[in-house]
Amino acid sequence: MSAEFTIGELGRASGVNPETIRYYERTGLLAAPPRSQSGYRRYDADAAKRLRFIRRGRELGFAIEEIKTLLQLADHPEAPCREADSLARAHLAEVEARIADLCAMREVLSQIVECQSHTAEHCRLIETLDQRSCCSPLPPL
Amino acid sequence: MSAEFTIGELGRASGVNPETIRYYERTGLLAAPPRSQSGYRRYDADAAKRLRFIRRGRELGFAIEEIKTLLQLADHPEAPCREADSLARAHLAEVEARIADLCAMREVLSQIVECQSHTAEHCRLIETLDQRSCCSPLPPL
DNA sequence: GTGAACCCCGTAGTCACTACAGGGTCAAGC
DNA sequence: GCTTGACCCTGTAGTGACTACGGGGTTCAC
Repeated sequence: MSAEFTIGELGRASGVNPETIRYYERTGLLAAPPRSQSGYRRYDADAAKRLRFIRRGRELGFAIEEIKTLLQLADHPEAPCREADSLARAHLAEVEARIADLCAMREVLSQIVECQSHTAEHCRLIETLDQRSCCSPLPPL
Repeated sequence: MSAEFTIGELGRASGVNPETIRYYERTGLLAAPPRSQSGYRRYDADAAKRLRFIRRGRELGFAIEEIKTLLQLADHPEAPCREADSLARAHLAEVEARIADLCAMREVLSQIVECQSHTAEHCRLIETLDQRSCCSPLPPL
């Protein structure tokens, strides 16, 4: 009934490379699929959907463990979505802080790029980065 | 004359943990400092400044190798403008691409965060991730 | 003079992949 | 029916940027 894919076909269909799919299986993010007689993995449309969900989550910067949580939430639609919401909220705050920092960096870099001088003007780069320790809500690395 | 720090003091002063400082030294990002008689690293204010620069750069998502380049750029304000300019220009383009990526993420995330539902059934996070290929201008992982 | 807090070095672990070695399978073309 | 090449398998090791740990030496306040 439902179409079957090899790992390579699944990879092309979902934009995830086969090595990564096997890695997701090893780490328990994606269930081990049934195998063909010769031991090849055989995926169905549901696995493809799940994998696209994972990929999208990773693109948005969620960690593997966070995606596991999200998948559990998606699997239990009767549960409250508070947890999913707070994950997204925390992540949004992080993304916004990063954008703010990068915008500051862009400003400095574009000043440097526009700089006509042949001398110490470039020092602004190091000075600015050095001074801008003020308002960073970023977690320590 | 100029104050001296141990690696731990430098760490506290710059927000970088001592293990990371030693790692930066191993990888050539931070010069090996002079040592005390007993072999302890002794840093000066300039090293602290440099390390804060590195930390900010990392927070902004630059790779170690990129930061090496940025440090060279900052260290040689007298270098021919042509060369320095193109380095800065390349980094600016990179920063702008990164900003664009993060802005796309922010948009999706902030839509998700407005979720009003009390159950995962209608939770936008899960819906959005499920609807895969909608609006992603993001590069493949 | 002793105990805690620091420092040294080297190695191994983390995360999320990615690559590689050394083999087996499958389908198409000759 | 045989070869060729693209695919699949497993297991292990490498990547980047740290972080932790083990086993030892040093410093300093009490």
